[in-house]
Amino acid sequence: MCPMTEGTVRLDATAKRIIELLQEDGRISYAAIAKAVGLSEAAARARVQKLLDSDVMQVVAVTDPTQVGFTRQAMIGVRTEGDPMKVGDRLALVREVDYVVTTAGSFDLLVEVVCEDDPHLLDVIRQIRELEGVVSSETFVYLKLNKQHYNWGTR
Amino acid sequence: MCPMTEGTVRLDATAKRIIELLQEDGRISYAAIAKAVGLSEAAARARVQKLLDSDVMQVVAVTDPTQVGFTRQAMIGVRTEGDPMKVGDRLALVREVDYVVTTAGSFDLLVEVVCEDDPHLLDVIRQIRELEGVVSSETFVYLKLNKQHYNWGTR
DNA sequence: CAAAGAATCTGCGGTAATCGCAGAATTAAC
DNA sequence: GTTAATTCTGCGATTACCGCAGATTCTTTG
Repeated sequence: MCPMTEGTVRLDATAKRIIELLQEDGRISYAAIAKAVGLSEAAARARVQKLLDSDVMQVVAVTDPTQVGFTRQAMIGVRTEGDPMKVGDRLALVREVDYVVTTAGSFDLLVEVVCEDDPHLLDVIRQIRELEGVVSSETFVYLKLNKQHYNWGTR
Repeated sequence: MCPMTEGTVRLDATAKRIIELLQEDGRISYAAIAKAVGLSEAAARARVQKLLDSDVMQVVAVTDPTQVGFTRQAMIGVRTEGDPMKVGDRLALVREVDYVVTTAGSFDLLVEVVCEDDPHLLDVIRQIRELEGVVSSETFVYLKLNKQHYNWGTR
């Protein structure tokens, strides 16, 4: 439900290099990883598995939702009363919500939603505003996705 | 530089199912995909390759940046004058920027940045505000990542 | 410091997946 | 209806994956 939030794991240089390789190509073979980092194939495989098991990293397909039938995306800024984390965790349970962060600033939470069309988005917004602890919200409908990348390890 | 923005490709049910499988596990074997969608291994492999080549989908490792040495993340709302797309495309060139969307609402652009620390973030904000066409900006520093997922194909 | 314990690594054999290609089948274009 | 283009199947040859046994390194503890 909510991956990668618990205690920070210690990552050595090899682990970071492995992550970088998989950020460039999530389907690279274990053998290629092993050669690149100077380990045996079995060791490389074990390290990848450990990174996955500990939720430090996940390897997934990422798409532009508009190309897969979800034509309405939006970011919703939410102001809360009480504990923002609590509201955030509840928002995380909403199916259409794919991204929730607690922030400092004029919003307490930023929530990204993926919807099929405008009525669907409207319904999700209603759903969010009815949540206990939500004071107000502001919606930013996506017009164009200009950039999306995941390889900040490799710069 | 800027993937998945051009003309929408036609996706049939099989392509969608393949995407769903890879959203759950980016390292699933071609053989397993083939069995799941009822194609030969070679055909499944060709279709995955096509989806990757056409930038409909990318398979990548995704991490919580805070665990990999980038402790300061933020969303920056940007107001522009002139063509927001133009500014958005220029923002996409900034190294620390991993996500840019053009939006409707009180911001014209939403920009996510990944930084190593506060001074680094400060520098990136300065950099953004100096860009031609940027009128003002508002920064939302991330305190906690509550949810992050990529499998809206599978609901 | 020494010894026990835990974690991590290497090497390897059996199995399974990947790759590339030739030809068949299907779909699209005219 | 014919041509062209795309997509699929089948199948060797190659390569990668998996699990494990034993060696090595790192950590803990008396």
